[in-house]
Amino acid sequence: MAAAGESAPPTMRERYRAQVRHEVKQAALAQLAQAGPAAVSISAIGKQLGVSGPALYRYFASRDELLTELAIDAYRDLAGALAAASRAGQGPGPRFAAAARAYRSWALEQPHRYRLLFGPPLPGYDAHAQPLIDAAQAAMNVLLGTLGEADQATAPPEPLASQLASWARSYDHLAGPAVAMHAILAWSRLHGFVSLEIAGNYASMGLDPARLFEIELAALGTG
Amino acid sequence: MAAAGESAPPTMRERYRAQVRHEVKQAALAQLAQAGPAAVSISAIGKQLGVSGPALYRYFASRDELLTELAIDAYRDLAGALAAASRAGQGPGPRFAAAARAYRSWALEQPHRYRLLFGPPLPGYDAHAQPLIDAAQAAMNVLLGTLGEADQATAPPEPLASQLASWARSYDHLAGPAVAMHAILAWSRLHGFVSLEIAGNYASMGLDPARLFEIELAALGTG
DNA sequence: TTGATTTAGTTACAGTCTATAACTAAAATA
DNA sequence: TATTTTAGTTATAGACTGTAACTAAATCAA
Repeated sequence: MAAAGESAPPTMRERYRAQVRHEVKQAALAQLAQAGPAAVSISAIGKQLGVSGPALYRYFASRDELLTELAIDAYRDLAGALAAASRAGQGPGPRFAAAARAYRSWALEQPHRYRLLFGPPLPGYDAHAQPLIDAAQAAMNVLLGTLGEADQATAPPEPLASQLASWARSYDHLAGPAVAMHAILAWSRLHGFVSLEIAGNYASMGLDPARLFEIELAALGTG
Repeated sequence: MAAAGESAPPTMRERYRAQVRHEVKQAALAQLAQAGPAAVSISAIGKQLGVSGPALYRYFASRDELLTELAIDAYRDLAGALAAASRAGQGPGPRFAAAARAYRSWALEQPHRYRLLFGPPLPGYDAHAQPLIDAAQAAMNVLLGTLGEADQATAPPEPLASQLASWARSYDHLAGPAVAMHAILAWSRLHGFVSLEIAGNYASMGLDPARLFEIELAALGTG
């Protein structure tokens, strides 16, 4: 039993495993998109891949592990989208605006995945698994990054200021407390807006969400 | 088969039915609180009430109907809490602040119920059932009401302005578009803040949510 | 190339659930 | 008191997760 290769080239079997895992995730994503997280079923995925249900337990320890991996992938994907958008923006203000719009777009394009990330913790899966938290932080850091330069926010009052400072420090961001707070509140508002939009609340009021969003975004810049 | 009494005094049986339905809901609420909406199980409730599972289908057509009723009750309860808080406030500004704080408190005290209302639509249950929508609107109207007087928001640009006006009209609120928009965005921000707080995001950053909330609330007043 | 070993898949099963059907017993009603 | 309604029962179908025991195929070492 040679020490499991970290750097060794993948064997045929490893590639096969990776392939199957990928296909399983794809099938799971499709189910997620169609009927929400609760409908992701190991059995059904097996059927779809032409294999018995229990076979998939060779690849994922449990349904929850599968969902957790979907969530981690989604965080990575979201972080990537935010980073790309913020790179495209010219100057601090526009960079943040671009990231915020990208946040919304990502959520609208794949509402099920957004809900997987920010919706209620699901049936059994552990929303506090370390890899999940790390992935979430990574995504958050991108947002924080876009604000790092833009900010002209007012300084938070004391107990908060040091909490914010120590939080920013622990994720090696150079941002001061004011920036950190602005970033966090920006995230909070973005999440609020987007999750109501995804749930269809604006549409059911006959409102145009895109325009509403631009207004909220403007407030974010100055607020 | 006498026409089912709408106004007739409730018979013994009707009272009994109401009682059982109430007990079922209580048991369901307890499960909800402990393990989330996905864990609400007809079977388990039956066991807890000392009755077989299928017996409960005399009282609720399906698990989804039960969840929907829980949601409607929750909306009513939330609306009540908001109304009480806003009545207590003296003057427009404080009234809105009181309602906003009540919104947060309600959510923190019963996070599971809050998630039932505003989390992802669950497995099967129809988030667009009419009674549910009505209940949601009623709660929303309370918030709108508290803002009706307070507002000094800027007027929204055109396509939105008329959408907002017609929305406000259709729920016989006298509020103009500026007030309506302010109310909606306030709700959006409240929801964002509260749902991140419930999910433990602020706590996991070492931040004091109560203080953060007060800052966001202040921004809401002026933003 | 052959033989031992690992691994991918199988079926069978235990145990959870929702929901329906067929039936019994009790309560309300005429 | 006789009839009808209703609350409950058990049995069952059909879905799911996850484990166990087993088979067959691929890999690896000699």
